[in-house]
Amino acid sequence: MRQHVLLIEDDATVGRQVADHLQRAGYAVTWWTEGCLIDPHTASSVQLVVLDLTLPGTDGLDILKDVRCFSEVPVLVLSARTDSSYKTRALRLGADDFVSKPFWPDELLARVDARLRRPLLRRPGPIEAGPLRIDLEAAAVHFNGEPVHLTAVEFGILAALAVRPGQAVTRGWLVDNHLDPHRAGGARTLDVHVSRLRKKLGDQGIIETVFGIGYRFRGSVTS
Amino acid sequence: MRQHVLLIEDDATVGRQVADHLQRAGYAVTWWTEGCLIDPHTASSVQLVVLDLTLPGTDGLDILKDVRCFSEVPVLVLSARTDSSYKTRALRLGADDFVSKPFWPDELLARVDARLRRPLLRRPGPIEAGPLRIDLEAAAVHFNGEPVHLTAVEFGILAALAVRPGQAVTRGWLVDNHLDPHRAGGARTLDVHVSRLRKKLGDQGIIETVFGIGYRFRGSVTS
DNA sequence: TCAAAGTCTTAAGGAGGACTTAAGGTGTCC
DNA sequence: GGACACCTTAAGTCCTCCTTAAGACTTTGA
Repeated sequence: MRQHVLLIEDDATVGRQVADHLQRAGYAVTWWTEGCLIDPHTASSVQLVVLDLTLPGTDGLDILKDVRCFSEVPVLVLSARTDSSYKTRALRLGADDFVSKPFWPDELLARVDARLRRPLLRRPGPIEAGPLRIDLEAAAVHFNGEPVHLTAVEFGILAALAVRPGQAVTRGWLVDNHLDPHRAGGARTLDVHVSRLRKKLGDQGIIETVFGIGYRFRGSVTS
Repeated sequence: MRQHVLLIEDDATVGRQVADHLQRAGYAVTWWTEGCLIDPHTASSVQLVVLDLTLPGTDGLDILKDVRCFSEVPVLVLSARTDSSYKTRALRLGADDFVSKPFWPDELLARVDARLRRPLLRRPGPIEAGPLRIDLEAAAVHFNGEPVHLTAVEFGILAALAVRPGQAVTRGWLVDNHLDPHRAGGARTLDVHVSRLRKKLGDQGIIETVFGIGYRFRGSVTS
């Protein structure tokens, strides 16, 4: 039976991205674009809730408080607010995890995976592949011990590839998930980002081209 | 009792390919070349629907939305559109799976199989046969642990043979399903691809010639 | 064994996908 | 408002790989 995640997120872009990511990872996803209280039936039919706290109208904390009256379903909280008072309130009210926006979709996925105890897509901790070390949480990359400065998009693309070592990731998916969705010429833009990424990483064939498909991260990943 | 799949696909080439694949795998296939709403009787008489979203005239999403009013039949959605907004909409409207075009016919088959035969959780894993490992999802092949670089067509042909170990696959079918349909001299082209494939795989008789018929994958497939 | 049909191999051509560089534009920080 | 960083676009070049062609080789059936 496929595990079911309820996503409550009003922002279309973020919601789309998260839903897509979870879906691809094999979860069934129900996406509510408005904040409203979770009924007991829904709560018992999903295995996890991803809840954005900064919803218009309903306060996310109210939803959280309410659902805790009758359900123990794990709730992973998203918030643009980074102040720890808000965070601790959420955790005290029964949230199981807290992710600040902006976040890497893969980081969220890793946390969902961890919470549901599935075989992890990646192990916790930095990813290491040869001279490369990628720390998803810190959004930092080191190459031969030296810190490498990557832009947000570059890091996102690299991370997306690195958490799926040996697997081809399509150009279309990368464009959808890591480039501006409101622009048109995404395919060429992706070329440029990959090109720069390779140059910064010494161009040792770490990112392979899969002709006609996309790219693949090469190198054995040792947690 | 043979399981019945309803295929809604306007593109003749793709439709033929998919229908053929499913039929060979033992499914009864009904193929609609036009998008129109699915009546309750039809919905209840098939075990799965493969629905192309990019139909002329009727919007595939409307068909999906409509059928969900009265039926829980699994719907596997095909689309040439790779933008995830469309995809997410489809999934929210009740699609059970989503495959982007272009796709490997065998991948589609694997997903249909997964949904109808195997009680989930087990995603189609890599095919292993002796020193050879073929990962359909990752579009990757390893030989004696070493990654082997195959082109898209080569990979498609190998996969088509490998998922039918010991079974002769006709040249005509391979040409129809894995070569450019707009070209003429397909038979000779197939020769070339098979030749290259053998060379890359060490030419250990993995791909046998069945004279006058086609080719056969040799080796016991585990997993 | 011989002829005919089928298959294998190598090399070359061309179409389309991918890479690189440079420049434009947008947003952010001070 | 100005400087800066960064994403995107454009354009030209490079390169991969599907296809075709041609000839050698293998199998089949008489």
